[in-house]
Amino acid sequence: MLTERQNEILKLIVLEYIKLAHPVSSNLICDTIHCSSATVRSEMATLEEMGLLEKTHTSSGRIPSEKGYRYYVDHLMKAKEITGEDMLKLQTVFQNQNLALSECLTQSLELISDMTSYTSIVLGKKSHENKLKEISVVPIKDSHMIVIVITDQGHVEHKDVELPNISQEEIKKTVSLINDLIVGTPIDEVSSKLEFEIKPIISRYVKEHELIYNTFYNVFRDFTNKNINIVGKDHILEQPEFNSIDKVKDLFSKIDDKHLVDKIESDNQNISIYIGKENKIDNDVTVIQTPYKTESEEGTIAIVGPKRMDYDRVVTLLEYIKENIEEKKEGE
Amino acid sequence: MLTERQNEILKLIVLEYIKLAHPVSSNLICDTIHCSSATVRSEMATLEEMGLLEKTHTSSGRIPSEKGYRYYVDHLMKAKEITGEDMLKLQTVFQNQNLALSECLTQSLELISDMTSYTSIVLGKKSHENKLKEISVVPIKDSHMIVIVITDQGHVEHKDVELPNISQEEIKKTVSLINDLIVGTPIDEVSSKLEFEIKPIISRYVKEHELIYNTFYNVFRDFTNKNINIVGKDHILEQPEFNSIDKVKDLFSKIDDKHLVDKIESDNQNISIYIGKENKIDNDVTVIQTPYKTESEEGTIAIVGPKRMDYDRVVTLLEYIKENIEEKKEGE
DNA sequence: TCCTAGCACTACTCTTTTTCAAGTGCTAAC
DNA sequence: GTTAGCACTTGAAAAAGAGTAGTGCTAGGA
Repeated sequence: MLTERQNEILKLIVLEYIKLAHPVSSNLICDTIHCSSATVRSEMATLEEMGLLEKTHTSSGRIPSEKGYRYYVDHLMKAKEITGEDMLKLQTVFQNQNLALSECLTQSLELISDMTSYTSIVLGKKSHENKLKEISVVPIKDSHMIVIVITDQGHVEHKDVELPNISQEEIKKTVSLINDLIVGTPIDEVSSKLEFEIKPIISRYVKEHELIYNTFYNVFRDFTNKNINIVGKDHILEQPEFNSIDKVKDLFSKIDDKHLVDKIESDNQNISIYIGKENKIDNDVTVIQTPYKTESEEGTIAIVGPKRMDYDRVVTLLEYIKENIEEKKEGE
Repeated sequence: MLTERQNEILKLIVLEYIKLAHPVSSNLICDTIHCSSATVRSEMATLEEMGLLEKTHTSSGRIPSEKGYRYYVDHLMKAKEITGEDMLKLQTVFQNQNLALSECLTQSLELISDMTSYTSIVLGKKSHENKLKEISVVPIKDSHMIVIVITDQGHVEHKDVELPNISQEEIKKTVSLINDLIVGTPIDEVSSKLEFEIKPIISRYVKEHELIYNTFYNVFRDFTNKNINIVGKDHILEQPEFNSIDKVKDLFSKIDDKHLVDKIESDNQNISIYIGKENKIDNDVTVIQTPYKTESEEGTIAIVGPKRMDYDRVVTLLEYIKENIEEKKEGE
């Protein structure tokens, strides 16, 4: 366990380094601590021995180690109120009644990215609570038509399909079958229901059932997929720790990685913080993330920034967003 | 007018510089020209005097000036066949019958961006030939509902709206009015028709007409907007001319500029090439662009890369894409 | 026992110097 | 007109030097 003063010093170093991105010297903080720089130095040395601080070279100031950040986050950071300025900006998004929920989410994260210069990632997934409300097919020209799928939570998706040499009649039959038999089914169960309830029927009554079945199967398969939204990636260029093209390229490619989805699975219901090696994206970043869940959608919001990240602010912002997103639907 | 040999030398320098990104020395090309380096040097000197070549410093090799590139493009470049490899990759996209046209376009440009490491921009606009086919409103919960707009060319857009304290009855009235009166109208004239034909009627028969009218007005206003799609921006990081964070940041911000749309208006019906100062985006890039037009959409495709760009290849690729995009619809 | 002033020492950053090689321009001869 | 030869220029990379921010350690004082 650390002494009161050691806590204080560690905290100051973390905060100062977050602000200035330069190693913190004993001189800089001895005033605040009310003792001499020599005293601070010896405390720093013990903190370094414990693995909470690091030096960039023998005679440099100290920077927090990953363990140091972790200690800060676990013991020294306390919940803060969101600042008036931050709140004001976000409110304009949440109070806009015309905005759909997903729009709200994207826009507020865009704001956060702009405000903090970190990158935001929204991993969304249609909730299990989305049930199929209606599908309709609009013929456009020749064999070209559009399938529109609507869920009871208000998700709409449409897809262009080509169904050459198939009569409108056959398609209508299938559509009304689907509307009669699987409306009300949770959206991620539709595919299997389609297979076991619709396929047998149309294969008896509908010509070219193979083609028609496959088409609808594809439409629903795409619908249930997870979607991922990356916002403010370019702000990485503003972070001093990513001051070389190669580092930027490397991080960009990690963020655009197809498997990014798997790398930000949340393991609990609250905000979690993954510092450096603790996260699966990149050793040089910190990921702060939280799951969210609304009536129509659930997913994860993640903020990616340098380890020298403004932990307090990001946590407060995420809390604020999570709260507002989850309340919005109920509110109206 | 240049001599045959001067043409040859200029061409070699352009091609060599495009390939290697290093100033080209007299030694490098004297073999191909079948004369001594000294001869080449004196030719280079005259080409420089004419403003077609430049030096980065007194004793460096030559690089093409903007005028040099321009001369190359106008006089030395000849139409090439698309290479088998390039074509093979693109074919997989165009031959996928399930892909909608806009999907096709995006995917093929993604391919091109990956293949060339340049950035692609698609500026699309719903064509005048898009006529309103049908709108429908799906109520979701309480005051939350979804408006779906479909054109006869198969464009679908949907929008979440909140219409608090309005009866379904009133909304249905408005929708059927719209469907009766303005179906068949070109999509970009819908807004004005809405104002002059629908507004007067609903203001007499519908309660809360103000709110309802505004809602639909917004839906259509957003529908007619141009849309812009930027693909492969990150490849800029691979270009040696953008080897500093500041340069990248600068170009990124120019590409993400809200007014980018206005900067790539095409002035003729074919492929045009804007080198350096000739384009409105950035003095250090070249923009190769072409308008395209299909039944349902028209717009511009632009490729943005360093001035040291593989002109031949990009032109061939763009030609191939334009052709295939414009043919695709008719084909099936 | 804890704190602090003082001082030697270290390693980074910034600037200057040196070295090296790649290329040019010019000249004189073919 | 072409070319070999050579002096000259310049940048890029390595080496050397000056300056400085900051440390660790020691010894004396509360």
